[in-house]
Order: sequence, then structure tokens, then C-alpha cells
Amino acid sequence: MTHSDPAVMHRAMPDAPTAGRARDAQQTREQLLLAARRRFAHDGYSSTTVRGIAADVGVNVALINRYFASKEGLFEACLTSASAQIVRPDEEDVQSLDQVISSITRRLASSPGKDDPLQLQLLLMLRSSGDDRADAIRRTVITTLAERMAAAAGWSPADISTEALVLRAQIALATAVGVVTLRSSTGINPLSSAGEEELGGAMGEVLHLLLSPPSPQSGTRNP
Amino acid sequence: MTHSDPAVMHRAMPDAPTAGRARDAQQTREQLLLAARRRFAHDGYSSTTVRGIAADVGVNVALINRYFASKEGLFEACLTSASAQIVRPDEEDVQSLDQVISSITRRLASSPGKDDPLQLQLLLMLRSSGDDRADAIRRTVITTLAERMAAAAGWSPADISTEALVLRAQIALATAVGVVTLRSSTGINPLSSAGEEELGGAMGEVLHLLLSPPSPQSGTRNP
DNA sequence: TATCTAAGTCAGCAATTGTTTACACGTTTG
DNA sequence: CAAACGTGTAAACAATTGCTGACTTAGATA
Repeated sequence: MTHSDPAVMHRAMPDAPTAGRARDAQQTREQLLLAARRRFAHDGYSSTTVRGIAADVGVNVALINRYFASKEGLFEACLTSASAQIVRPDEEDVQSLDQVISSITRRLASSPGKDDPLQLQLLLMLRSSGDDRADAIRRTVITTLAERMAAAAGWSPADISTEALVLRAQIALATAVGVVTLRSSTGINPLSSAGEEELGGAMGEVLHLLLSPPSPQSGTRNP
Repeated sequence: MTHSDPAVMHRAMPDAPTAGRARDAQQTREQLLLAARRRFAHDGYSSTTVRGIAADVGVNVALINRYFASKEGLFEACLTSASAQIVRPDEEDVQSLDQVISSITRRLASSPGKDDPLQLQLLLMLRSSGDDRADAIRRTVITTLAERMAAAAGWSPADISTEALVLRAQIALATAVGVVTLRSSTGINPLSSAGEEELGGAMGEVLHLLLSPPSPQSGTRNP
């Protein structure tokens, strides 16, 4: 069980060679954040080592503790960073249902690789470090994401008759989570090799079924 | 190849001293297996420590290496054990679709706790130790499980026209995986606190949509 | 140019973890 | 009963991990 170098499995070269300055704290900080997010999302918290992250970027391990105080702090920074991207304030307004669904299906089926932002962030939100504060962030993001989907489906906190949509939105989100998980964790086929055509089609059906208002003739049925 | 007793009761508390003999290797072996499966499924591979497992059972750590050679061996034993239960040979024949769906929804919505066999095994199949052999087992189990669902939906390896059902079955399985993951990992509501009524209802809709043959008017589709 | 601050490196510590070896206890059997 | 074997324990080893303090170097400034 002697692993040679775990770093080579993830990255071949240091991150974006954005040659600005030779010593740019801001840049290496973001490089560390990027590498950490990838490793945390893909390998989980405890399997990820700070030495591995530092090696990905090509800097010394001590920088992680300098910039993020601890491994836990780096993980939390990853969560808040991903949170800020996944639930953008400028999209606070309710999107249309078809918009939301097509966005999810498209970004979900884009590529089995883990470098798609949405897929990476979804995976990241499933990882737990055991820390209470980090877990709170994860819960908030997941809940907010589901509520946004529910809102697009017609849910309103005031209207009690639409309350069931929150649960249905969370199930819809769970479907996306499950698909991403199965595709990234186990590379089973045909799920992992499915293109946007097949996967997006079936996913669209499911999302429409769950989120479309329970009125007659709902959604597209595509056999 | 030691078959575990099918009538084994899952205990909620860490280790109930089933009074048989003071020193029963077979029994402590199974206790270790049980405790390991819980910890691996809930915490993942690398977060789980052999000392913790041994402490759950109340024995010395060295016994793990004695009975399972290594932590990796214990994990593999958990996988094969769960595999033997989740894909039982006596259910090799194709079940009816409604049977499969109701079974999944019922066992999935039973309890948010992680001690339900199906939920525990699904979580276990998502955990990776990095070992190739263990990953192969995981893939086989997931694939077989999805193919069983697809077969219940009418898939036949010979009939090329039913090929799409495999992908749809894997998406259905992904939904179950996602629900279990979200319920166990993040305790978000209302998903985590949803009873068999609400959760089973929506899950049944999704599974029927994905697995019902695309013929006219299939099943109940109205919430 | 000389200097000062920030950016980064280096070596090592303390704790944890998987694993092994030697030993003790209890059960069976001659 | 006593030897023999199986079951379990205790202590320690080697490797890894997160983290720290002292040191070095690059880049800006006076």
C-alpha cells in the first residue's frame, strides 16, 4: 500500500500559469483554493492531505497554514467560495422553471469529468469534515439550492398549499446529487458515458415530474 | 467462504453482548464486521479508524488484523458481505416492477437512521478505499442492482430496443442514492424528516416515470 | 544601493494511524 | 491434571499527518 505520489493523479502541472508576478500571494491563495476544492470534492476531507494540495500548486505546505490557518479553515474557505458561486446573489430573483431545469440538466450531463463547477460544488457539499460550522454551511447551501428550485416551481413560503414543493425540490436535487455521485465515484456505464442527449432527456423528465405544478398535461414525455 | 446468518438482528447500540461463549471468534468476527460496516458507510473509509471499530465491539485492535489481515481486508469483507445481501442469488429471477419499486420506496423511507440494511449498503457502495479490487466490487454491485431494476422494467440483454432502460434504471438508482446520501449526510428538512407517506409517494412517481414501459397510460401519475 | 517587508522554504515536532510481535488468558483435549 | 491450542491483550514500531518556528529570498521603498 505504498502510494508513490498521490499528486500526479490529479494534476500534471501547477495551476493556471497566469504569469503575473513571480510572488503573488493573492494568486497562490486562489490556486490553493482551487486545488483544495478539487481534492476535497473528489477524495473527501480526510483522504485529502494538505501536502498533496500544496504539491498540486507547487508551493510549500506551510503556506496553507499561513493563508487559511488550518486544513479545516481551507475546507471552510472552499465551502464558502463554492457557496458564493452556486447561490449567486444576482440570481436572487425567481427563475423560470424551464430555465432552472435546462440549466441543471445541461451542466449535469456536460462531462463526467469533475471540473464542471456545478458538479464539483455538489460533490463538495456532500463532504463533511466533522466540523459544526462547515456542516452548517453545507446544510444552508443545499437547503437554499432546493428552495430556489422550489420557488421556480411555484413555491411560496406564504402559500401553505405549495409546501410540498420543497420536499419535491429536495428530491429533485437528490437526483442530481446521486447522478453526479455515481458518475464520479463509480464509473458505471452507461450512466458515466451518457451524453447530454440521453442523460439530459431522462433527467428533464424527472425534474419536470417533480417540479411541474400538478395540473393536467404536465411536462414533456419523450420515449 | 463463511455465510453469515440471515437471521441476524441489527442492533442499534454499538455492541450487544450476545451471551454465547466468553471467547467466540466467529461471533466477534461478525461483530467487527457489523461495526465496520456502520462506520465505513457513515464516515467513509479514511475517516474510519480500526481502533474505533475495535472500541465499538470492545476488543483489541490487533484482532482486526488477525481476522481480516488489514483495514483494507476488513473493508473488502464489508463490501462482499453487503453485496451478498443486497443482490441475493435466490432472487435471481425477475421481480415485478411494482414489487421492486414498492420495495425500494418502503425501505428508503423507513427511517432516516442509517441502520436500515438497504440504506447502509447503498452508502457503503459509495465509499472508496482507493483499492482496485474493492472498487471493482462496488461497481459490480451497483451495476447488477441497476440491471435488476431494468430487468423488472422489461429490459432484456438480447432485445436492443430495451437498451435505454439500463440508463434509466441507473438514474433511478442514482435517485435512491441521492436521497439516502442527503438524508444521512446533511440532515436537511423536510427531506430528512419526511415519512413513508410523502417521500414514498414522490419516489414512487419518479421510479414509475423512469422504469415504466413507454406505453400509453401507465400507472397512476396524479399526486 | 541599502534596507525593509512580504512571500516562500526548510526542518522538525506532536499526534494519530495501521500493523506487528511477544505475551497472557481461557478452552479443549490427552 | 497438564499440555496444547485458540482467543484476546499489551506495547511498541514505522509511516503519515497537521502544524509550527526559524530561516531565506524576492520585490518594493527610501
